[in-house]
Amino acid sequence: MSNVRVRFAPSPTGMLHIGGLRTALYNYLFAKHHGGAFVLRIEDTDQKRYVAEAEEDIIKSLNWAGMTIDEGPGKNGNFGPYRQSERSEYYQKYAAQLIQQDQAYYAFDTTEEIEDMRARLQKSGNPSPKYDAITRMSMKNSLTLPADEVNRRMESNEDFIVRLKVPRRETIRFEDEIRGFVSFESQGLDDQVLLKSDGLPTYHLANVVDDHLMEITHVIRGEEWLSSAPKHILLYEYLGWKPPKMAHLPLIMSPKGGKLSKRNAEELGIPVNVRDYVKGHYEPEALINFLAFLGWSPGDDREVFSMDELIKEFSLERIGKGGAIFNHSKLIWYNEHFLRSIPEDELLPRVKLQADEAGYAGFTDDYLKQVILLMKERASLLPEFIIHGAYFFEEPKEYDEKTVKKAWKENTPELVGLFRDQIAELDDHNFKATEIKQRLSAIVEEQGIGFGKLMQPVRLAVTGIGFGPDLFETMELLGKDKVISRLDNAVENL
RNA sequence: GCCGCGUUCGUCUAGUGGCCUAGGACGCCGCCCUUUCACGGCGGUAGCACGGGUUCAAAUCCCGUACGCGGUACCA
Repeated sequence: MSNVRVRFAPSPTGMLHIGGLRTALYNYLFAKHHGGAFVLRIEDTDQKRYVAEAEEDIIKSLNWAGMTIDEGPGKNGNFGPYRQSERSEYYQKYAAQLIQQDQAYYAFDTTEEIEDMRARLQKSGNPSPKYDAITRMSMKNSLTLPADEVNRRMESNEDFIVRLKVPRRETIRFEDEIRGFVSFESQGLDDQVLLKSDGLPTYHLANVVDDHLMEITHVIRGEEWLSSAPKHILLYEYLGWKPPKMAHLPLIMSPKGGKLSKRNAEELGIPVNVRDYVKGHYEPEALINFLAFLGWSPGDDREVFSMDELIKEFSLERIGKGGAIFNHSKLIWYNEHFLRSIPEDELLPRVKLQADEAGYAGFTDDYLKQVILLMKERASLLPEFIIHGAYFFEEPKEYDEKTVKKAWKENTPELVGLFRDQIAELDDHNFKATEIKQRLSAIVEEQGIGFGKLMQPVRLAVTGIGFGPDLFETMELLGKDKVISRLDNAVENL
């Protein structure tokens, strides 16, 4: 396939959503797989819901995730401008053409009048009243009003909209790349608004005009668009254009049911905005890999892919049809996986930043690197190096209750004291894991007790909690002074 | 309600009529490793929504039912 061009066309009504990122990803993978172009188009035709910061957030999020756009706002290709608010002339032009062809018309009805019509029809037994081939003839529009009145209304700047003249009975059939042939009866469609009274186009018109003008070959979008696809097909037909291939992606669902929305996701502690994943220090590769597998699979048992591998393997045919529930724990698994594959040197600056933010200053790179080495197998998310390893940076502020109960017995202070005195005799340069362990073992043997009887209390005293990396390595890294003082503190306070 | 789309372990999925007594991964459980926790290794748990066809043979094809989801705006 050559000259593939796809677009990601978000509406800047808020921060980029995780579902939007997946749509972008599938578009990106498809484009790159075919050596085609990935276009970003900003669909800012809804003035009421417009959010100024959204566009920047979208671009930043895409970049963070490793997707670079080939064309878009700030990256002009030959098909700009890439914001729909800057393309008004095109929509006006093609709306006018449709009117001239008698495939669209002006309408002057107020919202109340339309509501009245619906209410009236509903009362008389029509369960789903529409502004359609039948009802349009009893409304105020350029099909029912005399020409001079239409002109008068337009000239006196009265509000008007342009509606698509949907045929009364026609079967609209098209082939979806994921679902196969889908067909709709035009009876079920209403006379879609094409141009709103503010002069801006609705999604349907803008989308069709732009996809054509931008020479988009494949429209890959969420399943929520499937029902409006027939309207788009009609528009392509009337405008005399060949429709692009269409692929409607299965939706990402909430574990609670329904499509994953801001509300039902946040209730479950699932971050919804890409920005939240950035702030939460997720690895972009993990999110991408996870998202790619939400609705797609390579067909074999491989699970971990880089972006390049995804590009190589991706195909529309391998996308599933059913909605996929967002599985947070699998994402975490991916994150752990990628986190562990990052070399210490690369992790260092990032962990350092985390330490700084937590107010842990004055630690050398060498020290930090040791912490990373010790903590790496234990962290799921980057911030956990610091959160779960706080004792590498400060004295334990408190002691974990459960562990205290389990490990700190009556004779413990005495044992810990014994251990303290033993290691106090070690020179600074001899304060090594093996040496420390030897001392502890000696006491355990001498006292005839289990290893854990002493090790657990020491761990508790030094770290405040009952789990963590090798205790002796930890103590070596902490250094003699800190260890001794923590041991003393614990004996005194527990 | 109407229109459309879906439905394989709890979850993501493999499966395109015989290779399926349905494979992998996450989760969960157990064992091993480790005198902690994790990592790692090994093993276990659990699924073709239901009912009819078609066929020598159906998770796979057809019809129906149920359930889920989407749409039904001068929002995208």
